[in-house]
Amino acid sequence: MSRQRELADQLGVSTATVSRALNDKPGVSTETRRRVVAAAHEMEYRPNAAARALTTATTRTVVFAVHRHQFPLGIDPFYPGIMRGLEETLAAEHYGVMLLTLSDADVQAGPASLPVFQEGRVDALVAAGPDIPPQFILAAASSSLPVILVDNALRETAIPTVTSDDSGGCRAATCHLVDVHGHTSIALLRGTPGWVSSDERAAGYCEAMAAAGLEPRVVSVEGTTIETGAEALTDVLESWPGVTAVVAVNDAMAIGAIRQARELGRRVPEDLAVVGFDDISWAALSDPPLTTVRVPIVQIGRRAGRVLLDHFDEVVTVSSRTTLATELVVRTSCGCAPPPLEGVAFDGVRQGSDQP
Amino acid sequence: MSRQRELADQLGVSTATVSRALNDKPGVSTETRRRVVAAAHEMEYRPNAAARALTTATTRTVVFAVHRHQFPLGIDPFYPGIMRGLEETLAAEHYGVMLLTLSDADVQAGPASLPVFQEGRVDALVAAGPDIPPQFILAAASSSLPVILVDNALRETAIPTVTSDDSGGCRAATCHLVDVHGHTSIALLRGTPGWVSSDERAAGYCEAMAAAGLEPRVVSVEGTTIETGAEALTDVLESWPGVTAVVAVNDAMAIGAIRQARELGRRVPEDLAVVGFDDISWAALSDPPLTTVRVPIVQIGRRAGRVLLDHFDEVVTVSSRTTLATELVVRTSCGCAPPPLEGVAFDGVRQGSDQP
DNA sequence: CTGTTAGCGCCTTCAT
DNA sequence: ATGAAGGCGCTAACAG
Repeated sequence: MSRQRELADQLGVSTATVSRALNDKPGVSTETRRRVVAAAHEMEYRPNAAARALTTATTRTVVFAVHRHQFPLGIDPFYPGIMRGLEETLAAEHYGVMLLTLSDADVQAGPASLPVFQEGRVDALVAAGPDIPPQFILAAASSSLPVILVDNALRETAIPTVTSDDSGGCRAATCHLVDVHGHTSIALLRGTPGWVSSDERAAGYCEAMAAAGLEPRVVSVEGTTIETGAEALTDVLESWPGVTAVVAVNDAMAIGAIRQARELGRRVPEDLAVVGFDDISWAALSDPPLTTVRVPIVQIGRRAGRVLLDHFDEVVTVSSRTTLATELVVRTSCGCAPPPLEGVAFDGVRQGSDQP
Repeated sequence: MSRQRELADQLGVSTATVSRALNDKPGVSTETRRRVVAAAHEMEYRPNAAARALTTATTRTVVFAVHRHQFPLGIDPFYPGIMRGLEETLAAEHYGVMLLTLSDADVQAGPASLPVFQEGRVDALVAAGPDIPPQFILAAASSSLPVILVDNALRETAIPTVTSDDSGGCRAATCHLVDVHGHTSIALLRGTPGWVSSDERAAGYCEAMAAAGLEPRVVSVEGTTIETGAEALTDVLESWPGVTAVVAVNDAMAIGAIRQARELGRRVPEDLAVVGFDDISWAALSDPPLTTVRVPIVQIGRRAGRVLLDHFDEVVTVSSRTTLATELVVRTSCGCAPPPLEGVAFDGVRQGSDQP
């Protein structure tokens, strides 16, 4: 690993010139710059990260923070997927991504209590998920650390945000039930209120219902799991026996609802149409294959990376809120007919195929 | 953020003394040390990571590398789980974990081509998964970068390794089929040969069969997905109609096998017993609930973290190969009766429960 | 036991 | 357009 000094000696110039040339700073003749760049390439010169960080107070490292309860667990690697997208785009510019899983105690204590911030190891914070409290985020933001939110948002702040079109997706799903299948008695199974994506999805459902001149019926439960999906479905059926379709705010709840519906003697989709949200790997594999709304997981991460890169490039941005399109994936749980051939594509299996 | 200089001035000592006191180096009186530590705590002093890295040529950062195709995708967050365990234990000692997803091109070009290594940003490499080629690993190891392997191993090297007891787990699964259910015609559905965990699992199966005086029958297919599981099952049934039980090297294949068995008119477990491996989230939810072998995912990461920490503490180790215990999780796809009450515990759902 | 000195490798004024 | 010099914050060698 050659040093800047060696490069300079080799070329008979000063290290200052080398530095300027390599960092695209003014004050170097075109010819000199060319020679330096060529020699750097030739000698495989790479700037030492620590030295650069010390002088520039810039680490070229970003931290991806997520609540520990959310990170790798469960039915689908949602946050890992975002992290991968982030890493992909950042790595291309020689930025690194560190993982930070937050315990409840960490979240309470705030960012100032975490070594990674205290020691100045990162240039920015990507906070993922709705369960990192505003207090934590605001504390980080006000400490002059660039912050960007993914799968979360904070009203009344200028914190950049990348989310997916939750309301649009849920609107599309609801409309599909109304327009294609003619349902008029459609309930929403929602989980924990207050989580941005959950709220948005609920809003989309309500909009679609209103547009169709139908009365919305929302059942809230605590949590968005298979169990709570089953629980919510039981509630709906009890309070509204005439219901013919349900929209769940995520696939886990949808799957729970389907199981419970059958348990209670309803066929899906014949007696009850069900649609989910997220398009987790199992959606295609469930019985019946789940109609759901696909969230562009990896793309959320990529976009967050781009926003950060722009920020580091000092592209001045007044505000930045990105909403990525979701897509209705029609399978059969809504009542649509299965595709003619080949059946389900078993994609997204571990050690299996790639993702776009 | 106060600096070492301020601390020293405050106490009327030199920065050298502060450094020594805070780093537990000899040459400081107990009393002075106490005062320094107290003042550091008081003034919330935190050493600057870049400065320390520059002087010590040590970053307190570890990189977790995994093939991009493997990272977040698919049915179960296996590698993200390992990464989380790693982060947990490393973060406790103020070490950071960076994610590095390797493209095919990266893997070809080798570690020397990656900025993260060239720029000296990390102290060690955790290489995860069997699809990082030996060439890559050996190149990294021979460049004086500490390397540790998880879910992989290299024969004939002294590279530290953390794996799970794949052979033992598969032996236990096979024995269960023999001893509890009395099967004598048991086939193994295996995927890509050459992958360590796959090979080990196959070995465990063969051992168990040999011990029972039965003849092993192994069907290999390319890949370990639901589709290849189905494919493998078709092969088995064709070549060996008398088969009464199959062991799959992972849960995805097991699930594919179950689907295919039904497709071909066999009931599971009545006509064909099936057991899987990994205990992914969906194992408990599949129909019938899958008997499988649980791999301690997060613990693998934690253990890898411990090994690294020991290494950084200069605990001299001649060799280090850790095998974590696996556990047979008996559900019903093997022919065992379902538990009396409550049915399946729907654990491990996204946004759901935690993991031990 | 403690202080002084000298870098680690790079970027950045300030001269030239 | 280029070079010399200084310093980022910390640790390590050498004196006292």
